[in-house]
Amino acid sequence: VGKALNKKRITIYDIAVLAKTSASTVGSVLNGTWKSRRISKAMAQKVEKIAHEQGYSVNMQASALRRKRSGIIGMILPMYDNRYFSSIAQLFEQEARARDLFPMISCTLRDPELEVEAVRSMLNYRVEQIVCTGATDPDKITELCHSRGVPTFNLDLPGTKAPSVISDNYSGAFDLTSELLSVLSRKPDKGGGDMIFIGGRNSDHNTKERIRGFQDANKKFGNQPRESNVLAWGYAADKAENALKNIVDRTGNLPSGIFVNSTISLEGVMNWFQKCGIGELKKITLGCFDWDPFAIFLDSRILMIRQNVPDMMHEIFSMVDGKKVKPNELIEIKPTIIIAP
Amino acid sequence: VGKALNKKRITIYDIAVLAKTSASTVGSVLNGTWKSRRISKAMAQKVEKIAHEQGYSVNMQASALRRKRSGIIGMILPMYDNRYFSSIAQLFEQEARARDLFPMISCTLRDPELEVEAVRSMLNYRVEQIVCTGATDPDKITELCHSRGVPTFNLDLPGTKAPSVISDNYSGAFDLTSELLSVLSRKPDKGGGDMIFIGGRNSDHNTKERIRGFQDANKKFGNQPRESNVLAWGYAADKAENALKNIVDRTGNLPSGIFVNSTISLEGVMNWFQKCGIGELKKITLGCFDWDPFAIFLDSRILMIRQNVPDMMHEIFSMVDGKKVKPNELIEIKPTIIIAP
DNA sequence: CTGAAAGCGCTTACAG
DNA sequence: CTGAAAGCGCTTACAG
Repeated sequence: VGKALNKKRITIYDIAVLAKTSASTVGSVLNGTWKSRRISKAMAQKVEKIAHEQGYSVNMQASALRRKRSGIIGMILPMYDNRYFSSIAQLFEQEARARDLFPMISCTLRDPELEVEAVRSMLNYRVEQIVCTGATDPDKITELCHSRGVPTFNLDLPGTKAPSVISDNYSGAFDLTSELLSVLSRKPDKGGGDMIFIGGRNSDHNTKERIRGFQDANKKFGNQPRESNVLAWGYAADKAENALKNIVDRTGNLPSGIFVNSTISLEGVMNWFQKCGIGELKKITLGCFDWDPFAIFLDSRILMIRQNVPDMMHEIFSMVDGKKVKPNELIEIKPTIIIAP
Repeated sequence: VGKALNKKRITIYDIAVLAKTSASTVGSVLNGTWKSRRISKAMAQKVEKIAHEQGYSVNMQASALRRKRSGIIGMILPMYDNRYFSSIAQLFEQEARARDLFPMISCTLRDPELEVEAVRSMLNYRVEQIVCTGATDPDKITELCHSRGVPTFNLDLPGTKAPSVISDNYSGAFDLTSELLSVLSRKPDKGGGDMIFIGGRNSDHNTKERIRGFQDANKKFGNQPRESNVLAWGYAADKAENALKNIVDRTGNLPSGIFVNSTISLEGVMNWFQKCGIGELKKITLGCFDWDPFAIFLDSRILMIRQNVPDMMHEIFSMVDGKKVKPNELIEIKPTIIIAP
């Protein structure tokens, strides 16, 4: 199939011959600069008509090479498969298209090498800007891009060498924890152990800030913040499941509540309950830092934090559009708390 | 930020000067054809070293223009935000990269105009092939691409003018319905009304096939297949919710079971139960044609069909690799049924 | 083993 | 109002 179809493509020269004019004129009609060149409307229409009949499609590599502008904006993203990242991808495309920029997304699976590889490919295609979402080492990417003259913006995880837009993780976590503790305080039977924190990595900025919010809210409610109640053993479902299993084994007690740091960790927590009696779920108070439509219907009343992706993307694109900011600007967007009906 | 950073980029000419050799030699070293040109290893190493020091990055638009090969493979996709489509996107990228093709994905929101627009852009960037996933009118896209010499492959929704890879919707629906009816037959209290089908569109191939499987399984179990039990009022959550509300109002009865056609429709069904008493959910038998990890934990035992994306993508790429097939080949991949523990 | 030169398909300053 | 020509940064057939 492939080879057979690769017939010769129509160029501006072919059209020039058919229209009995020059390639310059055709090029200028087809790229919209014909008015400023004072080309006659009659000629413009003639050229447009022939181009349409011949199925002309501009060759962007030639155009971009000449113009020194690719018209492409790049983004790297850890994954597509949860509501947070997939809406980032969708809104990125929408905003890019609204500006006549072609969006180029690469999914990099939180693999540092793949992140660099994807960025290198994008640089080869001469993307004009790059948005680095949830990059493991944003500054490394920024340095690479800056050395090639390409501006970058960080999203979700902040860096120090390019402007960053992230959720206000501290206040989101503080609010979520406060709400969980307040629900708990109204329960007739307070249940077993302490409120615990599960999921994420101590090494990443977001997890650190969320833990700080979690601990501060505990203090506000008069609870001793204990390090042993924080189990940031990784985002992956099995890491979260292990963490929960471990604390139940160790304390011999179900926690009274759980702050789950991401939907992917929530899967792990749910797996544990599935194995050890889904009925137990009713006894605890559950919160998740991230939103998933099905989580609402879980057996327990669950509180969720929904990150404000539209506002975050809006900030990113105001910088893409040229808004002046400090090179290490950090913009934090408040997420909203979702309380099941 | 943007403009300031756009400094001059290093070209093979700059490197030629530094290495005291010609641009041809540099080009050939850097694109890996130097051995067949019998360039000395010493020269190759010298050039590589300087290129690395100078932060050289090949300009793919120049390279592609000259070679008449962009190295890009395109895909359009209705959306990212469910497990089925997001895993299609991830696997597409993986398979493309494994072949040194750069994956370019556009999310087209089931909007026919956006689908054509996205494909046109990709054609301008001279993608070598296009995978059309879930396109509303695959044949229209195929015609457009073929007229420009670009082969296409349909995924998820089939067309008649290009090879298609889809799930075996009929047998998946037949199996899911049979399993639902068999679960139902073992229930002490069979509950209210008939088993119903909710979600999707009568106009699309997949929905039609699934309805056929649903009806045939009903026949096998001795149930009269009734048109009024099929409510393909659209995929959107609110359409599904309305459909359910309507049938309950009309019959004055909860259906004994529901075949939900996609996770997005499942959201609508769950919304109805949320409003009208989530406890009711226990009374019915639920199946979903699509898989979502959280659906497992819903209050009802749910059966799910998980489409086999890895095998589907594998078939697509064997054609990308040049496997000969009929121009209207239809490859159906059996999905698997997932029965909650 | 290496280089000069043509050409991919555009855009745009220049000339008229 | 329009055209000839240069040039974007590569690749590759040709010549030596």
